[in-house]
Amino acid sequence: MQAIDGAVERATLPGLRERKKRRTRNTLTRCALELFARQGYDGTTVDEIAEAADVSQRTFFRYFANKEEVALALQEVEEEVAFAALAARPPHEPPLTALCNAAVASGRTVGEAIEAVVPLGLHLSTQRMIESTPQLLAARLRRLAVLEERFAAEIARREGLDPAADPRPRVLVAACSGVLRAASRVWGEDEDGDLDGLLRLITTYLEQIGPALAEGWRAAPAH
Amino acid sequence: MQAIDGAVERATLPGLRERKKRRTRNTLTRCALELFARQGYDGTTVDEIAEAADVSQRTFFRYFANKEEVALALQEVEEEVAFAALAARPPHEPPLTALCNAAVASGRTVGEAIEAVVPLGLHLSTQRMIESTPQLLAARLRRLAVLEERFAAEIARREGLDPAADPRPRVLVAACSGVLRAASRVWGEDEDGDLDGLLRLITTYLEQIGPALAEGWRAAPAH
DNA sequence: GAGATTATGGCAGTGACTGCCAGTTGCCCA
DNA sequence: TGGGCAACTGGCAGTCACTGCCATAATCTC
Repeated sequence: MQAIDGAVERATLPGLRERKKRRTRNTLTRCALELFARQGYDGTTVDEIAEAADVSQRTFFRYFANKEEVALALQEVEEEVAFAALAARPPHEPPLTALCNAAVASGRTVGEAIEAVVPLGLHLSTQRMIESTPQLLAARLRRLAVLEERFAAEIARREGLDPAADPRPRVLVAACSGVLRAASRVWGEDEDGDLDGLLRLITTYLEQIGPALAEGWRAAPAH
Repeated sequence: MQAIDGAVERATLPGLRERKKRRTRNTLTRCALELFARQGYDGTTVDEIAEAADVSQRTFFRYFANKEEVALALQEVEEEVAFAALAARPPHEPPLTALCNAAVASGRTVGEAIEAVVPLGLHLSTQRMIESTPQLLAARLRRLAVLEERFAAEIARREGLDPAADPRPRVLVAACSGVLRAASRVWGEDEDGDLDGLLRLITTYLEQIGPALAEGWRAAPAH
């Protein structure tokens, strides 16, 4: 019996309990993001989310430590995809090259992981909401800081360095992440949904790191 | 009478009301930081802070929008000092140079501005608390993001650039601020109070930005 | 010194979040 | 296949951050 079921479903390794939990979590996420989009983050109570997902408030807090966390649930997915993309770069690539390629690669694959939970349009409006809600922006920046450390550690590992002694991995990651954030914020302001546009913007921004450190900007304009 | 008082006190331009407000605010800050240091951030309620400062809880929230804000009150002072230091750099200095010099200069002057409110030792322990309390770290990172934008705008102004069109100011500031944060975190972990040590660490870290972007780390070690 | 401003205190109310206990459900093994 | 075990859930009471409202008291202005 189990063998047959396992053949039909993809990776039914986790039991019923596990699947149910994942389903509840996704339902909570979807309900929360829809409510946030419709009536704002502060205008939505946890009770409403729980009711929409047909669970008790107490259960909501067993899935998410706080209200912020459900708003950032998909950002966590993005982070994992991005880190996996870096880990997958061949070891011979220099650090900066590996980071750039990982950024482009994860930008192309992250879509379907998101779509498994909510439509992409809803995710985009959530990102705008995060950027404009102080509490959420703060929580997001902290997550990114943690992610940066993971990236720096991975870079150090690739290059065989001691991450505590050599500041270059952190320095490089800090510079790149700052650039990525600047690019994605500029992109998120006006355009809507043009993924290739974002990737192009990121690439041109990354190319500006070198010139930005040089002296005499006025003599040698950006482009 | 007022003329005599004014001669004794430095800049008594603001009236009694204004001075009283500043004093209440400083008292609240000092009481809060002392309580935080003694019993932790989460272990301290707003009521306790208000009682220690001898005001009502309602009044506390008229001085600080939330509990985080009082914990970060001195960080705000630091931010203003740092920005003023950049604004004071002569216009002929190239951007990166101006940023480095501003960092060093503000590091040397920020001490007394802090001492006017709480002893430096208390401020140091507060910084460690911020770094280790997720909620506070998040709020701090958001403040820094706002500050970065101000820095980028100022750099763009100095160089006569359109900050919306040219990404270099943001890129440069993002890189430097990432480096500063990494340096001050490393410094805050072990040492205690050696300000010159911090300034030296920051300088060496800033010098690593160039090498970090280069290829072939393994061939050309950090130092 | 009277009247306009502004700061303060107290209070009731909302909403996020937690600990606790009881009831239910999926899991595993004899 | 049934029964014991562990994990999941609901409900409730309680704490704490934070807000709106109104009355009172302190400054300021003329």
